[in-house]
Amino acid sequence: MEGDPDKEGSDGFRWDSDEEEGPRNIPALACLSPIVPVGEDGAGGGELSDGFHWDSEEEEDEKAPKLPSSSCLYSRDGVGKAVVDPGEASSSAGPSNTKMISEFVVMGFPRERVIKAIEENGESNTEAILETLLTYSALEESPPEQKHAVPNLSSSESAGDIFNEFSDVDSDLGTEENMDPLSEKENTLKLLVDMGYPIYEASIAMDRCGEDASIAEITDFICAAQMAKAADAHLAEPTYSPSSDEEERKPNGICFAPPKNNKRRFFEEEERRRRKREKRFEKKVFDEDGGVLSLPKPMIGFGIPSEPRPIIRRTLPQAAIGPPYFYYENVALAPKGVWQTISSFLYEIMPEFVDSKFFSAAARKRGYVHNLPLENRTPLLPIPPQTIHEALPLTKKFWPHWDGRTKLNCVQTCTASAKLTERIRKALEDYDDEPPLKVQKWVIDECKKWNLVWVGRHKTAPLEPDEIESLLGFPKNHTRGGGICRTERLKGLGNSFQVDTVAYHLSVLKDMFPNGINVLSLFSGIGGAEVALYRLGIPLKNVVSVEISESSRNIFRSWWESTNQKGNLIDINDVHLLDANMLEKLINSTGGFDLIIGGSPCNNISGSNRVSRDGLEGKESSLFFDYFRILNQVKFIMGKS
DNA sequence: AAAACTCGGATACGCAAG
DNA sequence: CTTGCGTATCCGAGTTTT
Repeated sequence: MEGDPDKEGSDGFRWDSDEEEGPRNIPALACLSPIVPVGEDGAGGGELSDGFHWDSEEEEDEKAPKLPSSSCLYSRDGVGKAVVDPGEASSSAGPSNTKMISEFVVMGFPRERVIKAIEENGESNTEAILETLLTYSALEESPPEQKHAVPNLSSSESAGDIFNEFSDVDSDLGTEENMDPLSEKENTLKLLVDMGYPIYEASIAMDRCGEDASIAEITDFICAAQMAKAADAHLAEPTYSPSSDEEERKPNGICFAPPKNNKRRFFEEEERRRRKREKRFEKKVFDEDGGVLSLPKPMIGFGIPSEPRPIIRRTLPQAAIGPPYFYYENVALAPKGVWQTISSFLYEIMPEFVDSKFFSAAARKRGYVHNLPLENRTPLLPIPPQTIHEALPLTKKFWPHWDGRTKLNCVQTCTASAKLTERIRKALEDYDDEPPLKVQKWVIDECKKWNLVWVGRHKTAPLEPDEIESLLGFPKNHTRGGGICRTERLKGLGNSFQVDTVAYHLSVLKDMFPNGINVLSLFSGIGGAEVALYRLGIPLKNVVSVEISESSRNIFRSWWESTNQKGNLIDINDVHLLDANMLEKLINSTGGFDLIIGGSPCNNISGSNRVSRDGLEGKESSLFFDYFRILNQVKFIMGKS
């Protein structure tokens, strides 16, 4: 079972390299600087890796005046001079962009710091601003100011895993001018960071080496860990056995289970194919260019029902391990760097990218970051129709042979105009069944673009809401009636989970929670997560659901009532209401959450958006940081008790 | 307020050629 | 292995009409 030491691969999917950055779990509920991707295995470092290098830099080129590279804490060559000056620089002349300030303030950062960070980084470099703010919190242990009460971190000695790494750090809530002098540990940490070590690695190393370890011991430890990681990087061999040093592995280590077949030839064949596949995946998921994301092909995540069994195993970082379980979703084809940022905020867990075309008759490419086990998944039954013709039998009769689609494209919130289907009809009416190739091509292009189906001779149509309901795995009429107009139905559906896909991932919870679970559901929409759990037969005890759309809340609640749920549904209309205070009350009254699930708004991330595809900092999509915040707050509060 | 309509970009992939 | 070009995809936004 022992793999070749030099090939042993726990992290087939590393996307960062030997200079990973990515501290996490900082008491302030804020964490860390996102990973700085650099060259692979030290070899590809080259010119690309000089200096700070992630996507924000490219943005600067276009949108912002050039900023000095020192604006970034973790520069590669400049080796992490903390540019943050924790002193009291008076900042009366704040940036003009008050909107930006308030956005950061809403995220929980103190106003003064926001202003300072903006001054340091320039208004347009939001990534760097965020990083600076997080670094303030990391290095100064002053948690972002909460609008309401926040758990008292000074008692974090007893906190759960999430804060253990910094557990001896006192924090003085909200009083910036009243900062305690740095403790010895903090000083050491700061020193290591100044020396250029990633804060995350430094803090882990300090924990491992013990209280009174010397700097030399700690740096030795970090070097050893980095070498181990470099060795891992050579992996490409699927053989991996969990071993005693498992903890030392890259936290996001994911590996392939060893093949069981003993026949040499088959084994070798399998091996070759696997290596190839793995290499491709490894190389491409996040490349050194600052998060260019390339998705696994086929996009089957860590396994789909039609495969005999998942071929992937992974080890999660300690801090990511539940309770609670968490599950975060968003569109797979996000702009550069987005998934990398998401992942770096969520314990560097590799997103599971899945196209729901493997679960239904319609595509839906999504990434899921979660800490659920991967073994023993079971699909929702009955297996839904897998082709357009099975899903929409009435279309078969009119489907021209030259339209070769068997799967629909992604269901979106917008739908084709009647004008378009009219143009299509007219274009086809001039011919019999065999229009010229040019016309065929145009029609098919439009059909694909707008997900049209054939409902009559020469007649195409967009999907009806009830058809979308079943494609997405919802019960018929889930979104119908009760005062919900068609537009709202389509919008709610377009923004939803594909239930079968999510249920497949969540199915592992069934045996763990035979008596039901408590769910914190963020950005619930029309209740895809709950429908999935319900259809899996997992009783819902308490569901706290946050959803801003009134229509969606109504849809969800009427489903809840019509399915005679035994548990309690608490719905909240704004995620910002869910502060530490409220969470603590909810946790006390429910006994804690078993699952925190949600997909934050994608509209600033989705490829369909031509107007405001601003990435994670977009107006709506930045709510991801609330998912992150709430996850950490819940972990903290639950860890306390 | 809901429906209808117009607008049209970032990203990645496959392929051929250097 | 890299570069350039054509192609396919996409949980949308903004404005006008009903």
